[in-house]
Amino acid sequence: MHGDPTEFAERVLDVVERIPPGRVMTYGDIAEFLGEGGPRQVGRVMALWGGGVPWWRVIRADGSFLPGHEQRALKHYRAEGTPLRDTRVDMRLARWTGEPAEAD
DNA sequence: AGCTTGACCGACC
DNA sequence: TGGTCGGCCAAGC
Repeated sequence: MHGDPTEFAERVLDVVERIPPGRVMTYGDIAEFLGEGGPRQVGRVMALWGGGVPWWRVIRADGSFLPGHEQRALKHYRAEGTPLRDTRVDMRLARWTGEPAEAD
């Protein structure tokens, strides 16, 4: 097959749209969830077509905000009640692997 | 075909 | 907390 990058991109964007408010996924988590590509491929998709999805819910594994969009991201986190830890997202609490809502 | 770049990741110090 | 390093995989030149 051709391997249209847009098909992979659509899958990535679909997953991102399913991330519940107040939760986040890492680039690597998304790649692992899809079972294809890698963190860098997911990153490429977000860089090119991430403007139409909740991009602030996709962050690096260390919980740091997207460089260059820190203010905008922080605004969303505060509005969604995303667990924060100083200048980062508290991955221990906010990380979402794609499983159905856990009974917290 | 070789080298560089990128919204990455984990290990290590 | 932060910097470096090697590994990672696709795209561009």
